[in-house]
Amino acid sequence: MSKIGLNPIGKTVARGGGWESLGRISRARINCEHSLSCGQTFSWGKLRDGSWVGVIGSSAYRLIPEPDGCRIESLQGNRQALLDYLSLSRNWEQILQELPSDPALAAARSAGQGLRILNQDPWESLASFLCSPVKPIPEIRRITWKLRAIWGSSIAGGRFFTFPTPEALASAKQERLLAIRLGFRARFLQATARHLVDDPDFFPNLRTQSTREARTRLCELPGVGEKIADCVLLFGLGRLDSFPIDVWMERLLRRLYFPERARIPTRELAEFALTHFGPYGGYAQQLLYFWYRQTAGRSPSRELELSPEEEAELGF
DNA sequence: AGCATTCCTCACAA
DNA sequence: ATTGTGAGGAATG
Repeated sequence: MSKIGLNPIGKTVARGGGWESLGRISRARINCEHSLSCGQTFSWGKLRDGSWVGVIGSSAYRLIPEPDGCRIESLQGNRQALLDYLSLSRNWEQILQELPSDPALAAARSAGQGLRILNQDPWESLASFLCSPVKPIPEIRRITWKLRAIWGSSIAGGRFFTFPTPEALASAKQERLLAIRLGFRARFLQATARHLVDDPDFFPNLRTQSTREARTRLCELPGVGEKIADCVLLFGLGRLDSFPIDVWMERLLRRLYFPERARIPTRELAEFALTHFGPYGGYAQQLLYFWYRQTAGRSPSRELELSPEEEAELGF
């Protein structure tokens, strides 16, 4: 890329809106495609050229696949923040060794090589998953990006936006939330945002609590049940011992782990998952979810492709 | 035995 | 592709 000048903090900027190069990441450390399309985040979109764009905090990043890894570019970002987000310092090999070996998980492990659980912001995870009930992934992605564009703030004066604060969503006009097709989710999202405005220590307090305790607190929020609570624990609070069960995971567990017992109650499935997969069960859940959707004919990464109009709007 | 309470499951709406 | 609610039935004390 060619340099055209210096931005206010003295870094070189590139043609095409100020994207700055931040080096590269090797394939051995993470498979970005797997990690961004396994259902844990809605903050990333795939461009036609195969690269991924997304926002972390108040910076935008672009990950451009190369044969043995990917190249990083950013708008107002820094390399370390991205590496922290990608959770590269966790010992994933060790975690894999702690997981049980059963045929389904073995298949999932080989399909999901390099998949990593990201370190996402808990509020962003919570708000995003409150948008998710009975919506397909592409639509959840579009809705959360609209939340950003309407109630977030612009990054570098461009078309990428921070995730809106609880305050911003708490004071949003219900009518505008409904206009982005949130439906019944609007009321829960806003009510939960208001809880967090009233209790700013909510997430800091959860960090010191046990997973079970934190789960109970999360389930007290309007619109948050066990599934969403588990997603926030796993994706936003790094609790690898939580195991979210949605309709896909329920089908998978029934078909692959209890093929002979059609009438096993959902509650027993959840208990089984916790004990069978153990303290890193959440990682097993992501591997299984990613693999099962693939084998069920979904293409997780294709579901996150941006439309040509969206790409144009972002300047690509 | 009858009764109150709790727990679970299912169906349905948003 | 989730939660909240209420009806109805089984288990508990």
